Amino acid sequence: MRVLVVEDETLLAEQIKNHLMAQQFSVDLSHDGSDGFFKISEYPYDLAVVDIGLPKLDGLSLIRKARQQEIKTPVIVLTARGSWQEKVQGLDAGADDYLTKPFHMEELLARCNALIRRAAGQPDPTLSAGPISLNSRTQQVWCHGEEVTLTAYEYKVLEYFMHNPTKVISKTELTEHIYDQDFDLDSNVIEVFVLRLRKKLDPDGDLKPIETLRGRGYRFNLAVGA
Amino acid sequence: MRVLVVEDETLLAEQIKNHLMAQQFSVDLSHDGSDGFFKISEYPYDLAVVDIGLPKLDGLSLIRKARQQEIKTPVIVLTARGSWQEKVQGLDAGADDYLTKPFHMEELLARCNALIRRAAGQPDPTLSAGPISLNSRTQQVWCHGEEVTLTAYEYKVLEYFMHNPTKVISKTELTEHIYDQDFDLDSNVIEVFVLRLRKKLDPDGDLKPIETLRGRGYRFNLAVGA
DNA sequence: GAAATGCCATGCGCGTGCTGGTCGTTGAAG
DNA sequence: CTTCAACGACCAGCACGCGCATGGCATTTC
Repeated sequence: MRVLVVEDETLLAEQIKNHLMAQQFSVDLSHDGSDGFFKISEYPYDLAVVDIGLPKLDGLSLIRKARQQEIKTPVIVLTARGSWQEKVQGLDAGADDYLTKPFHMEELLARCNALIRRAAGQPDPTLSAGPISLNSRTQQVWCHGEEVTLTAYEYKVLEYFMHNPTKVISKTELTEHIYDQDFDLDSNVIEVFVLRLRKKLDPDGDLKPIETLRGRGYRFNLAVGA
Repeated sequence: MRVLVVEDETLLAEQIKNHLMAQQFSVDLSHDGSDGFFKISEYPYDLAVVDIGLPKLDGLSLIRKARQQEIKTPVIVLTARGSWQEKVQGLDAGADDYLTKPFHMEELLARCNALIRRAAGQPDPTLSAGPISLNSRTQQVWCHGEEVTLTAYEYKVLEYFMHNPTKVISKTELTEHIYDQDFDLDSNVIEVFVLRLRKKLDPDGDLKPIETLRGRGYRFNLAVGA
């Protein structure tokens, strides 16, 4: 799956790129509208993420021009918060979905996946790993057949772990994934959530699904299947 | 399933066509009203999507003429944003549903499927979940056998819940499906409607059909059957 | 004009996420 | 092998924000 990201704020662009790549997408970046338009007409991307406020050629015009050329790549536009005109204009221009800034990375990933799924079939939303299973549609989690109630953040952390089994995940990576752009890096929140997760999922302490790697991060060690 | 799309903006028409075809529909396009009328009287389509603003013969007249000739093909009309009267006129003329532009493709697909399902001979389109049952044709709702009168928006919310049982539904998602396009994201309307629904459906508070998931949204937890 | 409906503003209570702290463990240096 | 520093586990209290609840206003409907 190949994704084009057209965003002039390089910091945000890099962040988006990293997260999409973590989900096994190949990502191309473009920092202004005319370059973005060139790229989107050049290659049949599976998806494009386009900011509205862009130098040289604004996002709306980019999309309009692309649609005029019968480029059917699904597009998500990023709009400023509160101005609903932008969303409407975006959809009018031919975008498939929108997201208002600032957004949670998670939200962007969810919408990307939704759009890509729309083109293909629908996968089974339940993951299981050992005695733990997770349904991303209902956001329910079971352990040994019993439902475990997690809070919003606990759930996010677990979902990220189960989507990246056996991978070493730094606390920074988790933080960036879970929070929107402005977050505090020197805090032990992640440790607390991991602690609570371990307690809820493995109260006896004999399963040890989440391993600690000192100075590096965590690793979810159970084999995950559909 | 064969669908006729009557839309003069070729870009939009192509987009609709692509999405419908992705859902295994056969799609015919028509770019003006008189051609559309010719086609709809010629072949027994399972569904027609008709723009109101059309050259040669406008959408309303198209539908009226078709209905006069006892053509019963279900019709969804596409109206311009904000022009309030158009919806009413459309339904008056004999359309079965409407959608204001611009819209999410998903929404159009959902409504197409709903209309086709309805026409496909569900003589009694009622959903039931526990003691709650809902008739989507008459828009009546019963609880414990007694009819409950809901307002328009209360009904929409309940219907969406019952069409997506056990799924976590964020307030944003609800808002997007319930309002046409012009909505305010920072408002507590959804909370108010959910509150009223709960009061009407479950005054004693022992059923708890709608669960709150803090920071995530709501979940309708009753098993829904036909 | 009265009743109903949708929407907004406000206050309140509680759960959740975050903080600061101590204790335990690990690994590297002497 | 011992010592020590650094990192993470764990705890518990706090406070902020979310969602609930209510009353009131505006607009629509009969």
